[in-house]
Amino acid sequence: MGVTKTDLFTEQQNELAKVAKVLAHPARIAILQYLIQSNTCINGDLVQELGLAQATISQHLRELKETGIIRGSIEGVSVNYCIDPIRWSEIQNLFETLFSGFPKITDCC
Amino acid sequence: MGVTKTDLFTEQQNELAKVAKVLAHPARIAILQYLIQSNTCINGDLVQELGLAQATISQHLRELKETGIIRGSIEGVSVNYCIDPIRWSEIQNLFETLFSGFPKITDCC
DNA sequence: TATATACATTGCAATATTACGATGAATGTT
DNA sequence: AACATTCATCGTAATATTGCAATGTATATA
Repeated sequence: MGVTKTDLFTEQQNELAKVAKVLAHPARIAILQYLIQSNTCINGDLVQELGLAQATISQHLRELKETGIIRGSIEGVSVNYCIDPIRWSEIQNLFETLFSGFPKITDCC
Repeated sequence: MGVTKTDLFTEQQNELAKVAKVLAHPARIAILQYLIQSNTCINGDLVQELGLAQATISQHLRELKETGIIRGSIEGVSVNYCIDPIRWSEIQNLFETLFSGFPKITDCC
């Protein structure tokens, strides 16, 4: 099938999975890291930086935008993309909640 | 194509993306949460718990195992799966490094 | 107005993922 | 030995993802 049965899972599980899927590509990780480092940027920079075609990068940016991780504001001909701080810490919390659920000390098996 | 150009990115970026991909399915999130909660379990439980076919769950378990997040030890007829604490905190660190790179205070744009 | 620049969108080909029935392998039970 | 139970693997169908050329759109500049 290739289609996920989301109705079997909780909203939190589906949400976390969806966010993880957006992070599940090195180009999107690279874009985020570049945004973090430069604190603002435009698509043109990324084509130079990443070595992927402009269309491909635009598509990755759209996915990041759709999850709300980044926002783009038109600046004349180019677009300034930057990380949404609210959404960023929201997502950070999602992962932290998952990871901190497991007590580091225990070793079963 | 459908094939990721991993050679364009750093090893860290590819690794993080790969781990994120494993977390990018609600069934695998649910499996991990169930493992965290019960601290040990077998496949049979999960079929009841998740409502997916046994073959499907076995496949998800394999993906989790391949990334090293969980380990399975044969226990007679059944298999005890549990989270690998070392790998777990390794992955936790990967995400923490990504998230903490962004200073919460700044708001650009 | 004509042209250049910076993205976004569309359409397509190649590959990956999801789900499951059927079957196989291993262990336990009668 | 015959059967049941538990899980893994194989094969397959449906859908999703990745990447890019081509094209579209909007703004700026000559």
